[in-house]
Amino acid sequence: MKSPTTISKATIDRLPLYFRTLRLAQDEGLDIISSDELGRRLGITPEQIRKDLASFGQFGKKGVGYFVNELKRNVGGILGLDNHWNIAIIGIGHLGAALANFHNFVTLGFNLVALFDEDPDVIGTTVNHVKVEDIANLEQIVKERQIHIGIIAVPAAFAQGVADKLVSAGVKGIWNFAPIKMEVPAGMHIVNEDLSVGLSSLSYHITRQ
Amino acid sequence: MKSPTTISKATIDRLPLYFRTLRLAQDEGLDIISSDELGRRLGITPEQIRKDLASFGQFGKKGVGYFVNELKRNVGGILGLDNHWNIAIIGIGHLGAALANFHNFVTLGFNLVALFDEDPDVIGTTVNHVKVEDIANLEQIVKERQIHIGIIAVPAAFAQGVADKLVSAGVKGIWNFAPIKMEVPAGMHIVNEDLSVGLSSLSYHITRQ
DNA sequence: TAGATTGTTAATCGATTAACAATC
DNA sequence: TAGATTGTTAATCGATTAACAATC
Repeated sequence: MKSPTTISKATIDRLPLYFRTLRLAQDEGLDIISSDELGRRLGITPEQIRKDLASFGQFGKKGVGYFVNELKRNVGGILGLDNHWNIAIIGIGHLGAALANFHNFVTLGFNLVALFDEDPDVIGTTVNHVKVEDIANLEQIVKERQIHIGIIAVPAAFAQGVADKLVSAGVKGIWNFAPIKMEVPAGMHIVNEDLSVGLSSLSYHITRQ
Repeated sequence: MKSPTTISKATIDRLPLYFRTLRLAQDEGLDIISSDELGRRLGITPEQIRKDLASFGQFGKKGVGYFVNELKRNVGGILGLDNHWNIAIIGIGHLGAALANFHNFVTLGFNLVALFDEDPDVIGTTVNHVKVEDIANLEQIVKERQIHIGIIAVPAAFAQGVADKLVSAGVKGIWNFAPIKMEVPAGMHIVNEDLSVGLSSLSYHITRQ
């Protein structure tokens, strides 16, 4: 595998789509897939796909295509999915509970190992076979269970406080659903998932057609 | 307001962030804000912000900054939020129910006017004061209540079928949470919100630091 | 007037597309 | 061998950054 010098963010964001499509192709029993077919299934040009993949190495066979199993394993490896990161969700409201029930996490190789809330009525309940624990014990439990990724699903006003705790407990990354810009130390990885962006941009487009 | 010739997708996706920050500034009672301060709050360069805004018109005062109320109203208008689009959610599982409870929709000016599911146990229940109706009546109700945007929160296998019905019933846009590439007629606006992309790209980054 | 800050043009940087040689 | 398809280089396109004139 080529050492990734500088890969575009756009490329990285397409890799999960390739992974998803390869998994489906695998389920269909497909052995070989071309960049053309992959592109057709995703609405992405085949050139783009070949370029994206080529930045990490040579995974295909000229004149033939890509072996589905092999490419899926490789793309999964590039994304680091075989690390089977331990994840925790903080804030078990409607969204947090929905996230806890995503079986996509399992498919992608993540382990949901803890849920946290501050509401006494919620603490002690079980969501998707995982017990909700007191957020007061967040730092201790994150360390004990070696949680790598914290998923923030608390109201915006509490998000920074939760992020601070996660950082000091030593997580490697944060997936943030609170609509707020978080301050974290340089080097901490954070992905923001502000749902209002998608809906608003849809509004923009339908407004002017 | 300048007629938007060709605005970058990146610009459009930043507008909701500006809107959100302006709303917060308004709540703080701030009258005027500079591109510098706006940028500081969002982690975006002031030049970028000025460029983005300038593609739609001249909203600021040189030497002064932007009037918070006025700019917020303008950005909201650009995003088409004052159209108060009618929205419906299809698939009231964990995610659909969480979306139905988002009060951000209200803040952004959207009206949640219908919820649909196919499960008889779910039909007839109420989520956030809205009744869940039989998906069999989707097309009729979408027409009757003039629903502009359909939010798809059903399993991937059913998503295309739902999209087809939404299109034939005349929605203007689709916000899709199913991890699948949808086929829709040219001109139909569709925004995909595949949550596994964000988490996987986080995995990519923490894998190589 | 002096200081601050926008709006806009030019320069740079990055990402996509096109073309095609390599090769299965 | 002929046809198909990758991997890579070059060309184009688009987005960001830098610089600065305009002006409040």
